[in-house]
Amino acid sequence: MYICPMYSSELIKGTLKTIVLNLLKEQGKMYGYEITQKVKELTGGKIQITEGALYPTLHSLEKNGELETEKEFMGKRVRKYYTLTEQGHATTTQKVNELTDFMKTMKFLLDLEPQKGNV
Amino acid sequence: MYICPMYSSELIKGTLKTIVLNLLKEQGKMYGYEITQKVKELTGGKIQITEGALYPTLHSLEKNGELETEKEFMGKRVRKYYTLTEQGHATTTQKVNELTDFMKTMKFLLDLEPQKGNV
DNA sequence: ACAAATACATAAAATTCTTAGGTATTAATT
DNA sequence: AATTAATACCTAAGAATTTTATGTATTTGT
Repeated sequence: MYICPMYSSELIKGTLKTIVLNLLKEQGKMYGYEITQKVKELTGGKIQITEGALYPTLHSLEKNGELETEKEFMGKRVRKYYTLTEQGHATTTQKVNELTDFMKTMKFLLDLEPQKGNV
Repeated sequence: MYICPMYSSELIKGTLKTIVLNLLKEQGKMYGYEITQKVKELTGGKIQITEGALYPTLHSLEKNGELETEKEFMGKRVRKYYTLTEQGHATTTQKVNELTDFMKTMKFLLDLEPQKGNV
């Protein structure tokens, strides 16, 4: 059984949007920092989203109409909560389906001939 | 059942090296154009590796000692065959294991149940 | 003869992420 | 009480990788 401390960054590329969208669909409403912590927690630290990657992605998704925001103040500290728009829900479904399909294809590609000492 | 004609390009990002390395491990020896056709064939056209992406990747893998080449002439046309080095074999095993693990983690992330009754 | 497929290659532009900062508030530790 | 760590937002330069757009040349199919 292969154990990986953290995935090489290139693997995360291309799945960040899908991860964020799906998480928002599951949790309903989240703020940026919460997303990084939740993903880290759910994956046992194997996927750690950096803020430098997350915030531009969130802004891009909002600009594109997939997300909308509302600010909440906890004392003096502000939190910017993100929720899926109707369009965002549709996009999420599509992207999750696509990724699921892609992973099936990849599994097929990788399983063509079994690796030695690996299951 | 979701049917996808071709995956959005962002999904391929980060898996290209692994796909190429694993294919070379299975097939033993291949040339660039053959790789693009084989992947297209095996995935029913869902993954189409462009030559602009493939050749720089092959050159990079060779430069890094994962692959070695030999030229073969079919008449006047040249084919550049790539094979895994010993190091390339090790890298392939590691990368395939990592990707397999990553997909397991992604499947877990995507299969989490929504908090509210939205589907 | 011409078009399509085979087979290599590179380079500008676009995209996306990493790295490296910056600001400020709140909680925990010394 | 002072310092550090954690929370919470943000941006920008640079790196890495891919797309798009070419280019050259040979071989096959019509």
